[in-house]
Amino acid sequence: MPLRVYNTLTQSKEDFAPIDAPKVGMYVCGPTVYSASHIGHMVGPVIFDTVKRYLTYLGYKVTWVVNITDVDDKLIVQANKDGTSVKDLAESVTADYIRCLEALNVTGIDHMPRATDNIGQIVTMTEGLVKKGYAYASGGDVYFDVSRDDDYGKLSHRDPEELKSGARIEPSALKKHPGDFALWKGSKPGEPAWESPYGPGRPGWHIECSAMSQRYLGPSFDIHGGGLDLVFPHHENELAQSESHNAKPFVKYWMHNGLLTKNGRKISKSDPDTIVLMKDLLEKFDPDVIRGLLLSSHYRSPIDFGNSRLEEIGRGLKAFRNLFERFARVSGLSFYTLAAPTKVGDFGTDGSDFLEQVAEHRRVFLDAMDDDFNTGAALAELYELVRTLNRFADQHGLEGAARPDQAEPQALARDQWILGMVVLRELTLILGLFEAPPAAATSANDALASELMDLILHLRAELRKAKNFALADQIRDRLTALRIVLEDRPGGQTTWKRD
RNA sequence: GGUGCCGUAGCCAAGUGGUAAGGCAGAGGUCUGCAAAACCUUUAUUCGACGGUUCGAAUCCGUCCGGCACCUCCA
Repeated sequence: MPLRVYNTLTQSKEDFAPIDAPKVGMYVCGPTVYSASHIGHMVGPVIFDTVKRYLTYLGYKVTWVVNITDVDDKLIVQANKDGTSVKDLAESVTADYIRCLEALNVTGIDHMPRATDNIGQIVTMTEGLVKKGYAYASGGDVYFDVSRDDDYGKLSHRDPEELKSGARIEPSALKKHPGDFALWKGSKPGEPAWESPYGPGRPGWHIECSAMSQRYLGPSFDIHGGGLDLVFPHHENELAQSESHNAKPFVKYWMHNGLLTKNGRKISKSDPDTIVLMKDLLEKFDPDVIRGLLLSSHYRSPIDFGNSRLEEIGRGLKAFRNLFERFARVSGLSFYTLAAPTKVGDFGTDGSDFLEQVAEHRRVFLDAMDDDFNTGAALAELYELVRTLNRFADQHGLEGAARPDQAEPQALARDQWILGMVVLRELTLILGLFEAPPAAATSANDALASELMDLILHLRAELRKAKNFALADQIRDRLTALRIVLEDRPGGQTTWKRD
């Protein structure tokens, strides 16, 4: 099944065929860095990181660009409020943003250009648009003239004439048409400013993306992503600028992710109650759980966000972590260092029913990803794969004490099981989940704790041997209260971990 | 007013013509000294409502009801 992608421009799913395969250029709008990252800022990065992972898995060579808007009216206002400079504010917020991306295992970004590092390209593009008659200078500003662009509105499926009647667009005596938007804004004294043929000023909001995407990906590229709220006006205007300037198609596939809501309300800067800071979230939750929530439904759907949702996802994902621990007990190997294929290929089942089932789960997973990156369905199939793996381990007693007389058949089953685990590794890596052990300590964090636990477990084993279950259970209960979970396994072994 | 999206079990959610994935929560069971983990069984005759098309509809069409987003800064 070929990969199909929903394109906002055509409002339909299309077969994915890059302009210059195997190369794929992908640009996703990043944040305006004037306040700390909240969960909403992470949706796009996590989704497009997963998109890049899957495209790479399919053999494409993806170049992914995320811009940082580090000059803007909001930064100026906030910096003044904080008594700091726009530059310092931008740097500290950008650092916070990058920390959050790393925490959520967003590893695929190749370039993160800052608007202020690209003023030259922005001015050049503005000049070009003026020369071609698509833009005009007015009172120190430069505006894009939407009436000169005959297909303006094609992305958001709007009629520019409707914009005139809608009184919600900022009216300005400087603009010819209410839909016209600034490419360049003349600066007031004390504001950050760069020289231009139109006087000192700073870029408008949309032009930086046109300039930077062109710099890194060329005038035409494959995927442009962002939140659904950016379709209009931001992406519409980017498209208008770039195509007017370059006289070439700008973007082949426009992908827009759904927005997060909290208790039914959109998470938005203008609604402070809805803001959930990443800083707070990362203190309370395993990053894989946060990533898991964002991938648990289709990327174009809205996700209603609440702590209870994260807890629910966390309880579900525990099954994976438990299986990885079981894997370590059975094989002595760490799931997190397991070498798995990084490119799609055939999976040989060698006539084994079990491996046949594994292959089927893998196929369903990949089909789901091929269908416009249906991570919700793909993740669901992973649960099925986990069940299949656990069932096989149960049936073949892989955890039972090894009996010399059945060493051979058990070794074969164990090898097949490991092959199944490799497939699970292969697929979780596509989603960017469980790449590393949980960040929070699940075992002893120092030698003393480790020795004390050994001691406690040893004494408890003696109590159980002596059938003193009351005391043995008391030890287990008291440890549970300390968030240390004991699991007595067949064969007399007891394992422990922090919850 | 214009443009788009959504309504599937107690909750979350996949499914766009062939007879309802998966997760959480709940119930019963296997294993266990008891737990935990794991596994098994079970929980929607039905997909907002009503019509229509079809051999067949959650899926297509129409109408209505309810919710949301964008049109203003937002990921």
